[in-house]
Amino acid sequence: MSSTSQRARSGEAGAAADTRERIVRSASRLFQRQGYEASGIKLIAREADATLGSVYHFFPGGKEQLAVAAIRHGEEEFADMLRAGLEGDADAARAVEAFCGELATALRKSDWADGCPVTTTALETLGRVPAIQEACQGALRCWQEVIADKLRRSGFAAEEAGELSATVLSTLEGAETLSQIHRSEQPLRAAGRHLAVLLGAVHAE
Amino acid sequence: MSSTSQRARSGEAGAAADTRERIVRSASRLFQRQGYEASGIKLIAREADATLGSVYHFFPGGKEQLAVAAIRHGEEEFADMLRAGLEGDADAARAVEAFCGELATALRKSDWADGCPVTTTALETLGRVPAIQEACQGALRCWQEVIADKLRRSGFAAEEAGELSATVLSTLEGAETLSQIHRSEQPLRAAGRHLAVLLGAVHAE
DNA sequence: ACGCCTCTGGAACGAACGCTCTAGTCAGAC
DNA sequence: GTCTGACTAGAGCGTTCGTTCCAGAGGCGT
Repeated sequence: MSSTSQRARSGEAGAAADTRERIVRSASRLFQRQGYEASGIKLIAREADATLGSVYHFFPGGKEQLAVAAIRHGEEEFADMLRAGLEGDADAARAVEAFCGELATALRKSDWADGCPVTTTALETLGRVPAIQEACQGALRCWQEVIADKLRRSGFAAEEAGELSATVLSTLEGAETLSQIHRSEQPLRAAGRHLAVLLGAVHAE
Repeated sequence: MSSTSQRARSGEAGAAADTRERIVRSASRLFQRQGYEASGIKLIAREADATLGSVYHFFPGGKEQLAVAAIRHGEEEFADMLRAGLEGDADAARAVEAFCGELATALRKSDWADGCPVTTTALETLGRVPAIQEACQGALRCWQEVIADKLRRSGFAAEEAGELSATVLSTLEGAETLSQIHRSEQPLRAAGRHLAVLLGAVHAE
């Protein structure tokens, strides 16, 4: 993962690697908040306290390569949040509902700005930038697998868990978008309740 | 260009209105496919067989005003599709599932390009262009009301229909996005099946 | 016939875009 | 010391952006 050997120094903790990560984090946050096209590389660099030279040093592939890195960063960040959130309750239905509540609270706290870290970029570049689309596919697959794993450990059959996890993720994504646009926790809260009902109904079969 | 004399030939009353509508349709389709920021006004005009002068004549408020008109156009278009699709079956659960199938087929036929006509633009401009955000809120509210109406006519209590319609729309939006990114009908098909289960479970209570 | 008004066509503007380029700084290897 | 390679800094490239502006074209009331 680390690029070279110059981070062996521990005192200042790899200034270069640190710059790279600041750039990725800045890009990820800007893409999440206002999308790919509206986030200029110069702005990304400024927000990361870096310069254009640094950006193109670490990402010679330009904005596209930076976007792929940013998507992957968002993938891991949200996967961690998802795993942690679903651990709270042994019952999958209650865990999913609780996670919707967490998502709603976090979204409101960011003034409805920090939604899904990949959806906006994914929709903007669909069918036009294959590398970005593949990164987004990977992120969604990762999150879906986290959900499917929780469902399986909660007693769902493997095949059923695979299909249900797709719908759970779809509903989470859609409800998050609706909550952002309406500036209201209601869509996410309703989604949580109804996903719990759905999981309960399927489980009872 | 033969466009100089086409008006004299047709002699129809709405020649100007026709240009305006071509511009709106072109804008709506481009915003739907590649978002607000990536769709330049010059490209919109070209695709509509219009000129910059025409665009700024009909939309002196510039790109923002054009976007609002495009969103409203998409709102009506999708509302019609939703109403027609839900009419197919008296039972709301089966109607919703069938509509998911229609959506999936249409999406595949467009090579996964023609998704929700407002989501991309909405996410890109969230919190930065109030007029566009309000138009998007209006579109979502309209579609949700179409769904809620179907649920009420299908025997759901008014309050329940209001909440359920939010989740149905969330799931539709999210599943459409997932289908586009994965280039697969599967997320939409699964969403349809599970929404039918959910509506059945709530109805049985 | 005339002027009036709506609508069209496109040149031009400043700003911002992604990106390239070169000069410079700095740490460690020799 | 000198060299080397990784990293920083930012001026500047060509292009495209949204927008403005104005000179016409066409239909219409008079």
